[in-house]
Amino acid sequence: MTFTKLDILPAYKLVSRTIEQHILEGRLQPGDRLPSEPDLAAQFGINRATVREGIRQLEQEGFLQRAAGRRLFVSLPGYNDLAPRASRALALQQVSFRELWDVAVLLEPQAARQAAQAATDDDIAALEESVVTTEKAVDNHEPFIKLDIEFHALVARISRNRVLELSREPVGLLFFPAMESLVPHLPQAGRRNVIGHRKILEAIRRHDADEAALWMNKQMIDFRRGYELAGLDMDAPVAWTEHARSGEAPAQ
Amino acid sequence: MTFTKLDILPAYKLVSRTIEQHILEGRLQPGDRLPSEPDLAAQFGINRATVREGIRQLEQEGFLQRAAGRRLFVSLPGYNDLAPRASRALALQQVSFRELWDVAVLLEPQAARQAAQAATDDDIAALEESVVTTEKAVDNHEPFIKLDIEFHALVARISRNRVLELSREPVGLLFFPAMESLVPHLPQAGRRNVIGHRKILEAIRRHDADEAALWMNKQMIDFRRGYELAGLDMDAPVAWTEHARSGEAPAQ
DNA sequence: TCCTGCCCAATTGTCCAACAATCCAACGAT
DNA sequence: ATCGTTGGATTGTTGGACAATTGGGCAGGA
Repeated sequence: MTFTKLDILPAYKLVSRTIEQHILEGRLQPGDRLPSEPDLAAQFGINRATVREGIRQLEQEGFLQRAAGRRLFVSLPGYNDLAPRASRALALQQVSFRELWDVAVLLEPQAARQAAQAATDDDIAALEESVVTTEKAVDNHEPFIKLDIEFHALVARISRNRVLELSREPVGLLFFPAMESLVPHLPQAGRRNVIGHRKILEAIRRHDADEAALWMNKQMIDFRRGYELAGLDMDAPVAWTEHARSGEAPAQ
Repeated sequence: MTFTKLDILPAYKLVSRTIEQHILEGRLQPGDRLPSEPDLAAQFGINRATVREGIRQLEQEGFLQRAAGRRLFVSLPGYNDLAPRASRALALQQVSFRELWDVAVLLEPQAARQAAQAATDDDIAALEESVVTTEKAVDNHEPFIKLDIEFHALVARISRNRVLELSREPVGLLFFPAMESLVPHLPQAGRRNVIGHRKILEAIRRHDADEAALWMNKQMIDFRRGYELAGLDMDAPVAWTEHARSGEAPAQ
């Protein structure tokens, strides 16, 4: 007969797992404040340093938030803090632009399609503002990659499909910065980009789902074409840029 | 005039950030062993307890691995440890089956398509084994959801598109367990499921990309139809199951 | 009334010096 | 060759201490 590998867990991992359980099962609601560290240590019957090590894991995962001098409080981990990590993991795996494009060309048009169906007046106003800002930036020859990322993230949010939003964000954080490297080669890139944004915006404004998806698809193909025209290797690993780090999680 | 909020970082966060930088910039390669905790504390000029708190964050993120009594060593964070977290975040946001389906129906057929193009003989053998195992389980009225998840994950891996693989995994971890709730309503579900698997396998074996995508698409539509036939509400939040926790990260 | 400065209690951040538990490799005994 | 044992290296955990930060209360002055 055989024995299954039994996992001995350090105390600090038990701490994080226990608290996590409480949160997942609803005994600890978001916004609740935890006992102080000395209290926790007393309740668990372990040392305060051990408690602190356990708390670090939950803190990073977004289950707990803290500020120096104030009590810990519970919060739900948003996908906001997950996307940058996923992007970084992909970059470390040295994924190619082709791999990114194959997925982006699926997700982005679908986001546009659902956005056209679900958009409210407020949504359209926000999109309008984004496009106008980007137009100005392009006119002034300012960097617009970050604005491009925001536009696509905005469309995804408007789609009201949080799975889609989560799925495309790591891709977007790597995909659009990859375009940055070809702007020097193609001076018209910014112009073409913003024209595409406006086409998509107008389609969404008319709630024309097919048209929105179509234009988003065109934009993706345009991106790919630009990449090839610039003579870049689509099978080369994409670079990790600092754009991806920017996404900070609102406290919610 | 105004001042921007300046962020004072605790020492333990500086520790994790510093080591992370070293890894990202390649000064620390995967497999390298870190200095011992006392050494690190001495080099940073801080206390060992503080070092340990910083290490916890990297440890959880997958940058560092450790075992009691042995030195820390560097490893790249695989997306393996990211997917369960993403799934849990989605579940906590109470996403609906419809949202999941809308994304799955995009990604899964594309995974099948690329798998058909890229599959090697070994890949096909692995798929064959998976299908056979599932067939036996269904014949014996054993649970097959976990096998189903594995099949789809396997197809995605064979696609050789790591972006696709990462994108679909959180969806899969929530989507397929959601089917579990309808098995009692639809006794034929397992049978239909495994027949679909075999169709997909045969298409991949022939490297027929269109056919593989087509059958995968059919399977998705079949899933959705089953969900509706069972009288379940597609807009109700999907439940969090323990299947998602199962994915453990191999040391790579 | 409102602002200011001050003190105080609570809480987290960091430090120090140990000891226990675990792992590994080497050595030796049967 | 297999099995105890030993010792060194490293992590896991402990206790107690102090500094830094926060928030609130409270008195004094404009």
